Amino acid sequence: MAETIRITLPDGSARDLPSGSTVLDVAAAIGPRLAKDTVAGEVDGELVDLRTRLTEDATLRIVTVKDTEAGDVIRHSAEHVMADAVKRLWPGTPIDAGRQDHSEKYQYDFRFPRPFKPEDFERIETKMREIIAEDLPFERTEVGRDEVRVVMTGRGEDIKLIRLEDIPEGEAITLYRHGDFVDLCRGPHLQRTGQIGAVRLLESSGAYFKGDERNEMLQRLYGTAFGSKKELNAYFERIEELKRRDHRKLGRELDLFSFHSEAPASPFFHPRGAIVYNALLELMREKYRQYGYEEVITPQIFDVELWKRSGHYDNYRDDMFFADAFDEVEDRSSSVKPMNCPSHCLIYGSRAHSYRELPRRIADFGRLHRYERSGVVTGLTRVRTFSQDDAHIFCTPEQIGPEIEALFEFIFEIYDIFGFSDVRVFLSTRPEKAIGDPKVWEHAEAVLARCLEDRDDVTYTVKEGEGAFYGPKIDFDVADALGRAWQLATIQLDFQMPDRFDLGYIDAEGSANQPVMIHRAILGSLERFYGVMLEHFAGDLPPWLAPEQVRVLPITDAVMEYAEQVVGTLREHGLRADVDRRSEKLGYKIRDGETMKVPYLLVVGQREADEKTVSLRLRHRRDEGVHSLDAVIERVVDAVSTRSREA
RNA sequence: GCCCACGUAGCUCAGUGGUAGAGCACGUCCUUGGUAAGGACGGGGUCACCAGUUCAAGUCUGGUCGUGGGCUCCA
Repeated sequence: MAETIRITLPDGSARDLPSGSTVLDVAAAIGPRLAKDTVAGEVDGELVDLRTRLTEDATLRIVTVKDTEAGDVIRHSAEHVMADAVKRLWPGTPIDAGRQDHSEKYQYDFRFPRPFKPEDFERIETKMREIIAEDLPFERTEVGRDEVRVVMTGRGEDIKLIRLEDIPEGEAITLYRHGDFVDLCRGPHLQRTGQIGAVRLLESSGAYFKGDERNEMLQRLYGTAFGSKKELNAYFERIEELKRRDHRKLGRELDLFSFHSEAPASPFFHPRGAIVYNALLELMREKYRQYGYEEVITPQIFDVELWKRSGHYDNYRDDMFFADAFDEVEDRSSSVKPMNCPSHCLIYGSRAHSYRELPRRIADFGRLHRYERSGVVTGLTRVRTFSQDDAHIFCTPEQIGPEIEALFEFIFEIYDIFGFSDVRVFLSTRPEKAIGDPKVWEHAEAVLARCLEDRDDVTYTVKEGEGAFYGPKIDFDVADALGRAWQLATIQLDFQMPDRFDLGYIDAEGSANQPVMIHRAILGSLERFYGVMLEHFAGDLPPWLAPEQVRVLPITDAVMEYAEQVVGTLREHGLRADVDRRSEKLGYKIRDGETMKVPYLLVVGQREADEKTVSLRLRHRRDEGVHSLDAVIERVVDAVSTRSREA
């Protein structure tokens, strides 16, 4: 071990410190103000406790209360403060453990004789604020197993003793302490409780110990915390905004789709909703012509043998629907397709192929059914019936690189149309229940990694063991207008399926070869994309997607005839337009047009009828004034045909 | 699938054991108006479903289904 180590900071500067210095020591060496605000460190890209001792050269970023990453540390510490508050209010309450979820909330489980009630929340919050005001330092101690046992036994924390047994031998065990409160915890934690700026309890629920119903029921408290009151308020505003944009709410309000218990987790797209769905399909079909794809239509119901052959039956039969006639129910011999790949293998294998015709890009919008577990379905983002913009590319090994290259172009072109500019890329490798030779897997992973390395504009993260059972994949996570990440596109390399379906092609030398199969989708599930897109646009769909592009609002019934003429002309130009024929005041009709998020409202009164003009009003904007109908049509047709995001 | 909560009119919701309510939406009529809600009247509910407790259940209990939040999962 070196006596001094070199710590490189984000600005490129370096500092030499004694080996064994902590993150906090580094901060202190830079300045006292920084040290005061330090909540954690990021060592070589990994978030660590500020008490972590550095023993090797490393790059370090000091995380302060002002950084967004500080939130997790603040909430983790608030979790301990909440547990402390409960123990102070109800001494002797045994604690289980806390955890963070993925939405800026933390939770902690207790053995408590009854559910926590709203009145309890206030008392607990007040107590938490007292503990924060005490500004107690968090102390981290690395301890031996026996020591933990003594401490927790002494404190009557018998649940903790069970948790202790679950920690694998050889793993470092740490205790975090503030005031009288002690928890078995990995960290990281703040310096002092006073660094927690604002806390709020959110809800409570029962929860079985370790999530197993055979175990005892504990009581769980949920809360959130931030560095400041301002950030806490921003959190609640964000929650409100999420509710406002919720695609389930928008789908109902805009009359796009509904759900019915007769077909749980299966969307019914209404006329307006179907227009949007079909506009997405039209987009993909147009691009398919450009990128050389061939669309096919395949069956819904298949002999189960097909899935045994493809490997899906072994891996996923619990998630499949079966479709047997009543007298065959015992056999479960027919199944509804959960995916398209085997169909495409059958089509490819229906005749001999020459290397000259590869790659073949087979596309399919076929309806898929997957028996998603009841607890996992949500709105359009996780459904039991959906279609994908699915395609399988059959190509030679040499063509993998160029094909993936082209896919990157395709994917970014599509995302650009929607304004999805923040895209994160992941490489997922061999999972546990993989089929096929590990050597082939290694090769496939290497091929994908090379494609990723070759692109200057893409950085990626490896997800170990997250690949499909037949091959590794590249996934694309897209951030929507609120910065939430959604997995949409996927590119999956598959050497197994061509083998299982005996697919082949004749190469230039006249000998038989096996093609490689690339599974890919860009929007992913149309349904999920639909939901994500609705929330991304907050329901304000761009003109090319809007179910009703133009609405004509006659001011009085006297100009109804002119209004009908205008709509007729708009429709002749291929636009989706209608007249608001109700005998309501203009203000009412405008309000309704705005509420239904129609991009263009055309107000027509006697003046317009006399001059053959229209008064244009854009969604969420002021009156744009009077224009000739031709000028407005040109403007709308242009926005639609270019798929502009602006009206 | 597991945990918790919820399910009353098309929507948002009120109604804690004693004859089902409001606003919006919808219909009819009056009003014919110039850039975000004109007025009057009216129709509409097996209170998710099935059992149970009770003289009496939207209300209490159990079960089923569905939905929401979270967990696990997502070929």
